[in-house]
Amino acid sequence: MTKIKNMEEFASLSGISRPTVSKYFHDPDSVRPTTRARIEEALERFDYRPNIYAVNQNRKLTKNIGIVVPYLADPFFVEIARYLEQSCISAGYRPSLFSSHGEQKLENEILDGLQSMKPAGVLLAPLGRISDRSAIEKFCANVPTVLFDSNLDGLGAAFVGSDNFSFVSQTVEYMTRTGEPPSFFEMRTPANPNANKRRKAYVEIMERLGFEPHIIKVDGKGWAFEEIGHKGAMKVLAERQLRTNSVLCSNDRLAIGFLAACYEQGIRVGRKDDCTLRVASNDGHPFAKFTCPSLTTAAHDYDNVAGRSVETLFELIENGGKFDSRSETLFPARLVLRDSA
Amino acid sequence: MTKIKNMEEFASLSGISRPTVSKYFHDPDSVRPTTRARIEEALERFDYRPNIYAVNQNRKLTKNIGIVVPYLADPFFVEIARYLEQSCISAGYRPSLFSSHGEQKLENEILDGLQSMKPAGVLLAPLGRISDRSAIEKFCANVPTVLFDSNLDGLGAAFVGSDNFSFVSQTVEYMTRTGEPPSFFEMRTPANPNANKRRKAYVEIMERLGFEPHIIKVDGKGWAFEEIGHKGAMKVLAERQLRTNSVLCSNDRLAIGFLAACYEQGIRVGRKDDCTLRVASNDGHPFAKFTCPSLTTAAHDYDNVAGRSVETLFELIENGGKFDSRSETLFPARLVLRDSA
DNA sequence: ATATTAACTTTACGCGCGTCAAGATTTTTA
DNA sequence: TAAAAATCTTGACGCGCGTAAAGTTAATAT
Repeated sequence: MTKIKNMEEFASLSGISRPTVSKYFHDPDSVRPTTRARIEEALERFDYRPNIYAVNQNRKLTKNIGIVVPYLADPFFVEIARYLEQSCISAGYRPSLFSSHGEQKLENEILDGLQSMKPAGVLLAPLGRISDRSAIEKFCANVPTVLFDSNLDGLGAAFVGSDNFSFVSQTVEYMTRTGEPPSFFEMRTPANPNANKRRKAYVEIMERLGFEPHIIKVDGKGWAFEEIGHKGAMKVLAERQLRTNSVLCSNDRLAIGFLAACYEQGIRVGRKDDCTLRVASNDGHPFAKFTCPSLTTAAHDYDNVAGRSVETLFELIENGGKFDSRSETLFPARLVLRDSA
Repeated sequence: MTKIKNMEEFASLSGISRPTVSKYFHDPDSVRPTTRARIEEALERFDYRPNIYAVNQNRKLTKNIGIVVPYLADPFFVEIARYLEQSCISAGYRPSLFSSHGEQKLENEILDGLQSMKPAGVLLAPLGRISDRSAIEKFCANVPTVLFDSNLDGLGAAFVGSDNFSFVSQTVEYMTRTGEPPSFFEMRTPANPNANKRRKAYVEIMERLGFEPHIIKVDGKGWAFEEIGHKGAMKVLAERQLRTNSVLCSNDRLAIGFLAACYEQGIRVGRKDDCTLRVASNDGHPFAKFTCPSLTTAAHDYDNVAGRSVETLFELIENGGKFDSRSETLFPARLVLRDSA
């Protein structure tokens, strides 16, 4: 098996002209079945593939797709990313995964590097509050971008995410119906815009149900939500800030910290008779099944959010990178009942 | 601010010849300070950067570095990956992160795609037992590769990882000294070669200490370790397979499942008087702090493993992609005492 | 000041592939 | 079976940049 230098050499070895071979690699169906067979036969005998750099050099757009998430240490984003990657590959694209790791500087650098990759499109889950809005705006002007998970008003050609109202309405309604109305446990300055929408939804639903909203804000910044939830919960429990036996955490990672604190304080969480507290949450974190007790949570519709995101991006790409109007697609949550509430 | 097409145009705008500008981008220190200043001045006025595809087309090797991990949903690998990425960027490389998601097919595809990227080097944490050894061997013959975390005998130019013996000796010794000798809880067919080394270390240390090793193997395949640990623990607890009040889990993710099962069964875990079981583990998983109870574990020396991995890769690259002999660097674990044992 | 060296400019070629035009060949249609 | 259509081959140019050679200018050494 000889090493093949370039398409010229491969073409002559396969007995097909180079322009036709080039055409084949661009779209195997664009050549006659017989010639396709001859090329693929040669492809099996020799180990050749086009130089991706030469291929992409002249193309206005490549077959690359960028996937950017704010924080890969959160398994939620890994799940989504995995699905997105797979979908891109199936559609013949080359996905590249990036994590902003919670830092604005990194998010900007990633977008910067992405631009020079001339990607066909980008799936971006922005950091949110701490995103550099103008940087993202500039990026979106140059690259077909679909935002997901976290919406930034007006940015990107479209947004696909979850309906935060649906999360909170289900959890609050459930907790209230089967027990007492929950307090809302969240970070004082949430990194993610979804958090704000969840708080607003909580207030609205509580009022609608005739209860007084009770929001507990805990300090802490960054993306170490478990730690923040844990510390905050220790304080909340010590100072007896809870008004009822119910708590709704803004997200699962906070809840993981909250439950750890409860355990340490000897507070039994759940709906059994010997329990003094019920804790529910939002997101459907992969680990929520293994907390103690297992966590009742309103789960993202992962599959639909991820699926619709890529679909939208593909439409966007086929549409030349522009939509007439910016669409926002929201999927409702699925309430997962476990032991914690 | 005009859009600049190519280096030619940028060169004339900056008043420097194109070859010199090219030299500058290759290494800013290779040009005279005065010309460097003029170029960088122009760089601020105009928004130009070399076309990465044209740049890489002729280069035998690019400035790309591939980082491949077996399973990104495990925050352990995310932590490492983050460190590796940062180190590569600091050294002027462009890292690309890939996850095999526990699948051999994907690992092969990733390596396949990586080859056509002509990377300067690759940091590979292989799947382990289910890796396609011949595929990786072939890959390593073409690309300078440093293996980390999971060793495959003889593959790659070097290996950097953790000393599994050190993990288990510390946990077993600690548990035995402060209580009863532990049983060893693991998967029947572990995906990762580290698991086998840990089992062997357990047997050796137990015998050295004069105790009879007791290994509990639980069924389950894939990378859903928490689920497997949970199911396995339920069975173990129901059938009272434990001989002492001590369990050492092969890794933290199994332990997370084990602790969840204990909680459900009402078994109090820890070293307090009212506890009937002690559970320890290995890895230093980021979530180990938030299990109930918090998990005593022998932690990877993340920083050193990651740091040494990139250092080794850089040496390898500077050395032309080949080492005289394959080195294996192992870092000892750090015992983290928490509440579970 | 002159010789030496370092850095720069100009000119030009090559990389591997996309793509176009013109002509030859094959396949399809009537 | 001939004409029309589709596909192929041949030949050639261009993309943006790396890089080499030869000559020029600037910095450093003597």
